[in-house]
Amino acid sequence: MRHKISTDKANKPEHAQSLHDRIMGDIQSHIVSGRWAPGFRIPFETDLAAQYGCSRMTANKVLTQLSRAGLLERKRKLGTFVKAPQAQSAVLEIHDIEREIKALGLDYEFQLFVRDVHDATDTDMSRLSLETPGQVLELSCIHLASERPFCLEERLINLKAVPEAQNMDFSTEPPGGWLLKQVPWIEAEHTISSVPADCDESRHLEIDEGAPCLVVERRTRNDERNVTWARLIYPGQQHKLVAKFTPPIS
Amino acid sequence: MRHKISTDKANKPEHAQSLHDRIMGDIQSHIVSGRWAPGFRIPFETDLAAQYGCSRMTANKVLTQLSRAGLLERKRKLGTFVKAPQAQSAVLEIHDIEREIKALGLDYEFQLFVRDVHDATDTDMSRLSLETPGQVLELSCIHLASERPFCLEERLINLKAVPEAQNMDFSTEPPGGWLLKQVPWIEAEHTISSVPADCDESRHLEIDEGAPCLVVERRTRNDERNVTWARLIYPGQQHKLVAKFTPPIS
DNA sequence: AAGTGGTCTAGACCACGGG
DNA sequence: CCGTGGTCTAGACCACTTT
Repeated sequence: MRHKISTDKANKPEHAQSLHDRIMGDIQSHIVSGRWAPGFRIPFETDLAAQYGCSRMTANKVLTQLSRAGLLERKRKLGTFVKAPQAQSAVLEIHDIEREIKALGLDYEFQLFVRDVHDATDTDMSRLSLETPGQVLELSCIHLASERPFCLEERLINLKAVPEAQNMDFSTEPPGGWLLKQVPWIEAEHTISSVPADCDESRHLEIDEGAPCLVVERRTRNDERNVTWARLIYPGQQHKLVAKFTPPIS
Repeated sequence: MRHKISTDKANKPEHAQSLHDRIMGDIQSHIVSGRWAPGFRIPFETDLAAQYGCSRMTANKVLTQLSRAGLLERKRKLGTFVKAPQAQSAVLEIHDIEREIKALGLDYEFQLFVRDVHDATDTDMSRLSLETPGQVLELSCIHLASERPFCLEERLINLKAVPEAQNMDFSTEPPGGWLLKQVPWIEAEHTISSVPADCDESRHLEIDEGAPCLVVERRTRNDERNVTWARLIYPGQQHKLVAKFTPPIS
């Protein structure tokens, strides 16, 4: 805060990262971890500047970048707010199947087959990329579009990461949407392949056994914690995944 | 460049966009259009500042953001360079099939079946999203990994967008890699589905007719021009698409 | 009217790397 | 060494929106 000429800025030529990066990282961490939920009003530029002992410009650069990146939304006179999660992130978004179906003008319904809490098996641990044992919630359900099968879902939820899930019965609310609300910002890895429907799958999806299905497997991480694993099976020829791809700009 | 207090900066309260955005847009446009090819050394901060009549800070902010976005690479003392295209853009990248196969430790080879220049048919125009007629180059080839079929490719190239393609015979170089070099920065739309192999496909891919295949259809645009359409057919159970997904940060 | 973000400046100092 | 990027500042003025 002092005026200077020949001064104190770079007194730490050590491995310290820049102030910019520190502020940026702190804010991201607050958002990604959920401590600052969507809609939360984060500190004003001036407050951040005071808090970190930097000029307003430095805080402003961070907030500007984060708002261009879509994490924040800024409104004059009101402040800066955590933005809603990756809505339609234009990439290979986390499908909100309910919204997807409704966007097609169809009725949405879903049915839960399996809901079971148990200690993670080896398979569960590998699917969730867990290193230490723990309890998981296993779910199996089907999504229906106007009473026709749309997508079969198998899911594992790491109860260590999302303990609240244990109290949900998911008989009326599908797990995908609920999880998005609980854990807004995430990192995901999708694996897409094409397989023939097995006996169970063909029955549930009302297609022939052996018919091509699109399988999306997804691992989800939040703040370095594995949250959930899902396997979504779509009747192959009825469903297409669309992914857009633009140079990273603003 | 004048010193001021009570001054000329905001003399254009008009709808003019900010200087920052203008510089940013200009640079992006140079890169996306290919006028500044990968590796090109763009003007120094100080030169840009002089050219646009702004302070070095303003130019710096633009270059910093573009380098965080991955479009530019900056090296002290050397300058700022246009970065190589979206290498492994971690999303659903433009697959460079040759590199993909070599990364698996397999030999890469490819065979061209069809090479034909003709006026765009209705199908061609719809695949390329063309509005006006024109000539297209149609290709059909197969990619082999250690002499085993890996992926079947059908492709259309809009000769109005890439006239140089007419002189290429693509008997030794696959079109995908060549196009990436010609048209580095692009916008793409992928559609992924799962279909049963038809007669031709099963023969070329050496799988059973009706076996599930992963089909990736891609439309590619550059600078608002439709460049190419491709349909890649993978034997479904042998191939998986992986897409990562991180919150947009730096 | 007051408070917030939006933009810009003219400098300053440092770190790094090629010559 | 010296030129480049990397970071930061203390202020300035504007535009917008709520009160």
